[in-house]
Amino acid sequence: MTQELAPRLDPQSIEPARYARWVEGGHFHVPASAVLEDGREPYVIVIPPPNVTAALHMGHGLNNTVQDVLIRWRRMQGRAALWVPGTDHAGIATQNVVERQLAAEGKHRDDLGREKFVERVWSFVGETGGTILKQLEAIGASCDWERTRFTLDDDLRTAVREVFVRLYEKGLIYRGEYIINWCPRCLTALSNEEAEGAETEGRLWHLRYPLPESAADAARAASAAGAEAVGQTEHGRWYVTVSTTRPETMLGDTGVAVHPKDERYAGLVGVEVELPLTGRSIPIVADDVVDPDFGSGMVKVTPAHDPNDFEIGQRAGLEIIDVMTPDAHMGEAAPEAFRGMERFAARKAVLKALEEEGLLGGEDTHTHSVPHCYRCDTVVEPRLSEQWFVKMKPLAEPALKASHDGTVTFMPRHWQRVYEHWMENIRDWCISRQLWWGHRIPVWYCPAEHVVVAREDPTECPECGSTELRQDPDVLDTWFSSQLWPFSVFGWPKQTEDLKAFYPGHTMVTAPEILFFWVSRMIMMGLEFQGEVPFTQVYLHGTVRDMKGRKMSKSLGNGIDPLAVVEAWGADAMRYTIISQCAIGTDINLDHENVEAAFASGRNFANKIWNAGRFALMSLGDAPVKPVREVADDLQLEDVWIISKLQKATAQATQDLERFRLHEVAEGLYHFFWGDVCDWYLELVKNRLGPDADPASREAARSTLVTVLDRSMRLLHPIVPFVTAELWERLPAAEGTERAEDLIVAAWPVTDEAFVSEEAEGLMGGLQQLIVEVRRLRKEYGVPEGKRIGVHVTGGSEAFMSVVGEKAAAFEQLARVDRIETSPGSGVGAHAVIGNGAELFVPLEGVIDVERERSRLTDEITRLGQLLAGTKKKLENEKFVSRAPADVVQKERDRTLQLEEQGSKLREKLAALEAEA
RNA sequence: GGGCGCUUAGCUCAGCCUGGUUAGAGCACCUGCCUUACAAGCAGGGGGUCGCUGGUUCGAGUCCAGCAGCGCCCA
Repeated sequence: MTQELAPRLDPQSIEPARYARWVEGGHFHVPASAVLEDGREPYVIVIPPPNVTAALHMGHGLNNTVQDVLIRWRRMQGRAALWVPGTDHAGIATQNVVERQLAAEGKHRDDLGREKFVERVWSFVGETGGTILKQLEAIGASCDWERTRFTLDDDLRTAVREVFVRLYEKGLIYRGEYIINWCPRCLTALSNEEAEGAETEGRLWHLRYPLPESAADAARAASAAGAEAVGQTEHGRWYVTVSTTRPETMLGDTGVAVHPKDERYAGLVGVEVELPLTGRSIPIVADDVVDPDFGSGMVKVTPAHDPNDFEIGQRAGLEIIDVMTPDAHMGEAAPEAFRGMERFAARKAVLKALEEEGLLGGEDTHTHSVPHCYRCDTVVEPRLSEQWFVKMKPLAEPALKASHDGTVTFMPRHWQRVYEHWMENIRDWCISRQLWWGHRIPVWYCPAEHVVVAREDPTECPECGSTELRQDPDVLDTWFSSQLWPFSVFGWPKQTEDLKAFYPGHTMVTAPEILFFWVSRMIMMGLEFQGEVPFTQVYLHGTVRDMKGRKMSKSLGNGIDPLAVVEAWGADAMRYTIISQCAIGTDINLDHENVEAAFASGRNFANKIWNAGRFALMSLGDAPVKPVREVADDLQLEDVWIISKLQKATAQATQDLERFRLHEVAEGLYHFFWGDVCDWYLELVKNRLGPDADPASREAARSTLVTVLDRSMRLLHPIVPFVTAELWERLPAAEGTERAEDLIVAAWPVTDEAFVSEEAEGLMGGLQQLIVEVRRLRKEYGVPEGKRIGVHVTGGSEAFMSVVGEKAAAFEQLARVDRIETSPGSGVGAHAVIGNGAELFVPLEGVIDVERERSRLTDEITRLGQLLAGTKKKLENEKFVSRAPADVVQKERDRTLQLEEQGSKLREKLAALEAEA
């Protein structure tokens, strides 16, 4: 006898043990030989590597559950399904964490020096790093843990160097002095993607730069020509007005620019204006990028502090004056009065000084996007700096083509355009970071400033032979290494067996905000170095938010800890809840204030599965179970019906998985299992499983039940792996069927059209309607739950009437009826007519309220009448009949007949009722 | 400024790609049940002029255009 199961699912008692068994069984591991020798078709996902210091949050929960669902499904389909896990060294984030630790000890990284500091980071990573990977186990992630990689592993270092050197040799990596995004707190350059714009209600200040006396005539003429920027002080001094959101940068202005075709200012080009507060004079220059229609059409030019200005400066040959220090204080090049001031203090001071000189022309409110460091949220300072860059355009071209020609597809599809837009407007990528934690740039300089770029650390300068080499102090952007992930995890640049077997991969599952950070770059790198895209499907899921639609975050305190959810209700509950909300392109909202309610649907469903299994195990007994084909002749309507429904559920789930419609997979299986299997099938077969049942019928029911549960567990397994595996293992297998070692490697069900029976579905549907109708009438007239009543069913088709007769026992139990008669009843009672025309009469003498019955029937007749009017209107429309497809017209005709029959029968009932009254 | 998306039940969202069932789900709500798998359950119920206006079509929640409101991305 099967060991007794608890009436309530206790996830903690099954999940960790089951997970351990999967690992021990080697079910997550896929060797290259599975593909290269056994010839299995691979299915590969590389994890978007989380930060090594990260702790699992709901976003990871979603991301990894999705990946696990896909991997488990493909594994069951027999693919060599490989999911490669690992972490990213997260340069800035990790360095920040360790720096904060040091600060708490009153130390700075400079106190330790580079070597000691890096050692300290390694030891920190060694202690706490990779926690997130352990946490993934709790949610059931079936990663190949034998392949765990870290972006700073030796092999991956080799890959990074190889890529750097090759790109450099190809002229795609260069060093240069340009305006970059600088984080004054992290003290490093950032890429454009790492400087996140935040819409800010700021100010636009108007600054006045006096013109020399000699330009007075030109100024007057310009003013007369409508030059808005030109004005005159109360002392009669002419000036030009420029506008800025960052007044402190004016100290570094080296020019003022207008559009060359802007005739208003034509006479002023070449004139030197006085730059207030500095004692310097700067020229007015003409440049195409100036928008004559924006503001006054005249702009200040600060080449050292603004990318556009830098370019204007380059073209016009303007001087470059950097007035700030790396930590965004005013520096040596700033006038003494401001030197040492923090940038925002300097802003105030500059405005005050200008005001005092009568050179502040007012201010407007101005909403604009202010870039912030994506790691520490400090306002980013555009700053002139010498850095290493990747020339992106040549790399983007094939990546763009791969999207155009459909080699790579995006889900949801609209992200394709976002990707293409980014590729089309790609800008060079600043890859050097002024950090200590990361991949050191493989570039050395000798005293003669010869540049050595090498795969192996060089010992002497190949040009001059100097042995006094110093390596570039900077490290590479973390994303420079993560972009290689889809092939570096397989040992590239060595042409390994793994690489042969598992590259290219198939699906990248990530969040849209990561699209540029790595999806795009992975595609570029894959094409550049392997000649093939790293994956062909990019599935972008939504963001996990709270009920107010806010992104979950530590600072808002609105996060939900996935591990707490797992602890309380199990990984299955968490997974189902998330997946059932994972509709394409939509965010997932979870109530952090009522976590139990947020995950109730998953918890309830997992428990439902558990109990259905529990019931089956208790009812099936230990006797051998025959395969369905051996009991084919004894199958009853509900058996044929549920097997038919199973075929459809299988087809639907498979199709939905193929299309990443995960929420539909979850919803579809939920309804099949809870609705069809539990609410109807199990209830219908209860009688047949008992000791008093007819043996042939019992065997048919047992076979069907085992088959249906077996397939259901398989279908549900990718979403709720634990409870399904636990039950499946205990479930008896039909005699002579081969059984996999564990559900995780059991075959994914395949639809067999031969088992689809529209006839059974139709008859069963009628029976269901009849039962629901009886229940409804009972409630309507307040018949107590315990009271058995008699019913009369008449007027159905011959086939249906015989089903009613055969299924009397089940009918009686489900509708709490003690007699079913197929002759018309008489007396006072309630009437109904179901869709297939069968009539139901429930004698309710003494209970029935005639008035109520009359109005109930009238309402129903009205409702049917409205529907009938709709179908008739269509059929009377000649154009509908002639132009709509024949099957649609036929369907409408059938429906009309059905509604007419239903309606007329009900009208008869009503008439009879009124005659009696 | 450019681009994209959203608006369907009290709440959160499916359904739209590919036009044709009586527009669905979860949660919440109301009523009755501890019916021997499950009260994390069972049974029944209420609740929607599918943002607005127009167009295409035999037919529009679904396709197109405009408008309004909300949100996101890029400059």
